[in-house]
Amino acid sequence: MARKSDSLDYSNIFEAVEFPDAYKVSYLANAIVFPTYEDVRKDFGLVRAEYHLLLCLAHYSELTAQDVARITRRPRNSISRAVHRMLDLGFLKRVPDPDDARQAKLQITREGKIMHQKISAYLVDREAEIFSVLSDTERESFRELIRKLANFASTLKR
Amino acid sequence: MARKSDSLDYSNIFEAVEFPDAYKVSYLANAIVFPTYEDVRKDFGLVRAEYHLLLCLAHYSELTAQDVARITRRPRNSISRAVHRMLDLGFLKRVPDPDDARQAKLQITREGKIMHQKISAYLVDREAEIFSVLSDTERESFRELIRKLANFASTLKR
DNA sequence: ACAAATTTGTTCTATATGGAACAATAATTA
DNA sequence: TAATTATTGTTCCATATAGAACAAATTTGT
Repeated sequence: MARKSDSLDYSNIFEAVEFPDAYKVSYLANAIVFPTYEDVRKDFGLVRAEYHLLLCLAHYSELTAQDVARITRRPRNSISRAVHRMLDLGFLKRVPDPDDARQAKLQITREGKIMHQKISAYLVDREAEIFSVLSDTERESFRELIRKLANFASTLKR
Repeated sequence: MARKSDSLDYSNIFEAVEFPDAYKVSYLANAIVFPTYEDVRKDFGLVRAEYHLLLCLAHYSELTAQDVARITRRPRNSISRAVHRMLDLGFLKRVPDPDDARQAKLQITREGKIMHQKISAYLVDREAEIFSVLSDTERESFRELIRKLANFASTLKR
């Protein structure tokens, strides 16, 4: 028998909704980004903030917890919690800042780098899968446009 | 004094990361979509699943809870919870399906429509703000590309 | 120099969220 | 028809998450 999920075209809402572009960005995030965090949690045992720490510190050699919060736009307490777990797991090291006793500099360890590479490889594959529907020129266009949008978003107050 | 947040260019990570396009989609979602849900919650008192119910039923006259879960890619229990609250709030009505005792058809009420219009107006403004950085032709390109991506995402298994 | 304001990192708390299991019903298969 | 399988909506439970408040350190402004 034909199931309802076969007969009803659920993607009609994409065009019907009053804010179609924002809705689709949201949908794409819900369909792809969030499940990706979930996969990372299941496969690697790291929650979003923990993975964000690896990501940031793989590309900046030294950051404070606050830096990471700003880069990823996540609340400081989430990062704080994640820092402790990542220290325990041996993926990060922390050295107090001699010039400012409030903060500490974070660095990624060798083990952290290895974990980062594993997760990155997974996400690179995932990215390729997602964007496989676009042609090369479309992909290039999208790259330009999403760059503009992301850069703009990064200027917005929190 | 120059604050660190002024001196450090946090957007460098956009180009450094191994999966730059997926990362920026994720960033855009984190920077814009998620705070939007939060605004809707604060300003209108509805959580994501509740607002999703209004959205779906404003555009499809009759849906089951399962339909809404499929359209929005959210777990059924979240929708179930939301349905009860929306019934209490008078934004939805529910009639048992005479042909299938397992399910019930949901409809939006007049009050629900009014609430939907208020939220939509807010989100339309938000969309305009987000995409104001793009020119008209860029906006049109982005519309095409995100449509392709969202349609593709809608075909992915859950 | 001193008071006020800001910043960092933290803990506490409340809540939104999703997975798992479940009963009731319907559909499929033998 | 009988038995197995699938589907719907629900409750229970565990957890990720964000807001608020806080102490300590630093910076700002008078």
